Amino acid sequence: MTEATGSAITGAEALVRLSSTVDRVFGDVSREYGLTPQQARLLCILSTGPMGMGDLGRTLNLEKSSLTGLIDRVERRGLAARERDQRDRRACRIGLTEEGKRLGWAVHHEVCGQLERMTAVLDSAQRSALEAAVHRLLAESGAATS
Amino acid sequence: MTEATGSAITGAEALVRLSSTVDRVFGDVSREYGLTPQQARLLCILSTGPMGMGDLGRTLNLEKSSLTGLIDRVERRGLAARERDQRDRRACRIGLTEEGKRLGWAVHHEVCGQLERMTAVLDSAQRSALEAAVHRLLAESGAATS
DNA sequence: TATTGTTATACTCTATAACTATA
DNA sequence: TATAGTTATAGAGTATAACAATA
Repeated sequence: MTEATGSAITGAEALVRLSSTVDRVFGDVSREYGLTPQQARLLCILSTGPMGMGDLGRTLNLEKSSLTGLIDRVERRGLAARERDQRDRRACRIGLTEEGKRLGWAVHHEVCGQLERMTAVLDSAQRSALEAAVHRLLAESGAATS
Repeated sequence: MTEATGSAITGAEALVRLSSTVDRVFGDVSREYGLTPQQARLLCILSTGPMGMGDLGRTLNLEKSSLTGLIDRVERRGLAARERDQRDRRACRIGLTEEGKRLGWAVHHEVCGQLERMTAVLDSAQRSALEAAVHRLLAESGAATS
């Protein structure tokens, strides 16, 4: 996503670079807490409450078998637990354990803290412009809730 | 990174969501071209010319052994090639083959195209504000060249 | 029959530690 | 000794296809 001329990069390229930066922060923080980025992402999403596999797969953009494996691993580590849905006994809901909640909250807090410190270089007009633009983008692109 | 109340999200959360969206676009486009996201990322970075393993590892934020494996796989697929550095014969430089250049360019072009179309929902003031904020962020955070 | 989730299988991605070759 | 890169190993992440259980 670099470009050769040395002149200004496009808006799209800027978004890609920004995304790399965020991914790096998220990855580093996850590691600090002994989690892989995927596991941390899962915990952050489940922080707001239990979810079914279907929603979770759509949110994480994962095939169902990939999600099965991810849940297996966090469950084995005592961070989440499957619970059978009583109305539809094929389905299940995934909820966090106390330790899972603690870690999910900690990662979220630390990631947001680091990113807020990054955005501190923006003046308040720039920051609101960024937030407004992102809101607009997410609203229009049917962004998933994560 | 969801939030429960339905009210406005913070700037940091906006960045995280934006990053997820970009990652999804990048991943989907990579797949279209038969590449993994990591391979596509590598090809995009090498599009501007050959690089040494050291720089590449720092840019991709990978341990050297992880990079060895990634290069092995793209080399096996005929997309890149190692070339021994004549001045320091321990080192090598990685360059793209014609097919690698073609794919790297194609992914870059398609990703940027999709992102530009997404940002088309913004009016021009919002778009410039977003770009200005992102530029400012990248400038201050010592962003890597990818 | 259709849907939810798991199992089987095969790769890819990643890190740590030990190693080789060159400087 | 120090550095650039590889090899060995182990585990995590992912997808496809086939399957089981429930609807």
